[in-house]
Amino acid sequence: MPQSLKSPLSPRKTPVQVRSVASVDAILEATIQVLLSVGKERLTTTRVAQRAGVSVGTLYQYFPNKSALLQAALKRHLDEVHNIIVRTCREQEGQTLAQMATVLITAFLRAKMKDVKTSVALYSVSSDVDGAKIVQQSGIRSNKAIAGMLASSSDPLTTDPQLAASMLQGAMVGVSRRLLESTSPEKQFEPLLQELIFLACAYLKACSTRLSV
Amino acid sequence: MPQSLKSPLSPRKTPVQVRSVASVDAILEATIQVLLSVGKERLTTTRVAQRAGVSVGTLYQYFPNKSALLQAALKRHLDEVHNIIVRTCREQEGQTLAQMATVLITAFLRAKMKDVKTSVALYSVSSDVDGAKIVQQSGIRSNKAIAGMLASSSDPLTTDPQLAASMLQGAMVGVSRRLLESTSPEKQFEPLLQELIFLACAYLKACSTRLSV
DNA sequence: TGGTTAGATGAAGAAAGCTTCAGGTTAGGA
DNA sequence: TCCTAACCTGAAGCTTTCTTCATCTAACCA
Repeated sequence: MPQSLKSPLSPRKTPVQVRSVASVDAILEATIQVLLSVGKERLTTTRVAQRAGVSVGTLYQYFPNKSALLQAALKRHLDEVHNIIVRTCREQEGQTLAQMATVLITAFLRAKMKDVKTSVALYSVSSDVDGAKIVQQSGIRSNKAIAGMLASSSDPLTTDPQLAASMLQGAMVGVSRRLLESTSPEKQFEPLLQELIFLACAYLKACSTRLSV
Repeated sequence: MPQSLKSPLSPRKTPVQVRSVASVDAILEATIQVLLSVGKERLTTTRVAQRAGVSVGTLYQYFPNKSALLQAALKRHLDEVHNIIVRTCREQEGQTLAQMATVLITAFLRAKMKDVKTSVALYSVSSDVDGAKIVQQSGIRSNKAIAGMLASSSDPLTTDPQLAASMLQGAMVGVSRRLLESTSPEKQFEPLLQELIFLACAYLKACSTRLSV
């Protein structure tokens, strides 16, 4: 009974040895690299494997197909950004709304700017059917974190925290996308950052004085 | 000299007769339809032609390749939205900032909601290399229109109109994307619309009182 | 009505990429 | 040291889709 424990339809392995973990990581990195250099249209599994320094076969040992590969790369990036948001939100609990907005927006835009090209490259993945779902779920999780932070503020907030969080997210994501896709993100960064903070503060202030006097 | 005037490398025709105009239109419509039903990944030129009720050959008579077809469909949609923005901006010249924000945002979100699925379907096209450029250019044109409107306001605006316009656009696009990709856009529409207007008004008001007292 | 151009057709060539699998290599435990 | 399982390899099958072009039809004009 040699191949006893193998289930008939589980062709994809989970890395257990060190080298295989390294392979998976290299493949994911290479995916971004290829996305950057030739774009999603001309990204092929062979090319990714080449760039990763492994063979196609190895790639297919860990990713069932091309789509799953792209999704994994996207998920990885979004998780990083999400973690930054969560960490930032935790640190700001109990603060003023203005303080929250300033720190959150700064952290978010910085994270996106850290590797502009990666973010931009992944936009093409995020627009596919499955990619959109991943983005959406990540957005929902972040929304909860932001709403939780807002609710903990020392200022009174007369608006539904989730709604307010949606507004902040919408503005952040919208402006950051404008920034990333502009011709010179570096030059536009500071003014847009400052103005976005200004916008958020104005909004949150209005939120906290909406019904109270 | 039968084929005298034909330049050697101009295989694509421009519609001159009525039926061909109809064909081009049907093809463009069909492109959206196919995008909707099977997604960009499985969109094929043959499928589009079928849906349009013409043959593939006809399609290739007006679009040099698949990419150009998708771009044309995207451009068409963005132009519609842009025209709405421009028209709205013209109509609001000289008004108060709050009035401008209310009308502009309402018009924009309504336009996007008019056919939610089309907008969403085109996101996948807008993320391709060439699609991004088209989106960017459309955004720049809209930015000018909005900035012009803001500059004409009866209220004082102590902020660079283009910067303020970028903020509004960022927030509008960001929130609308959240809306369109949410699980039930119809239900979220009203609250998000109202809150977005509230945000914009708060921001613009702050802009007009920033340096003056 | 006849000639000329615009428009339409769709089978088939050609290219390209995804994915598999049979066989070789490496690592780690007994 | 030896054996087994994990891991890696990459040529090639298979499918899919883009795009062309030789041919046919419809519209317009003299």
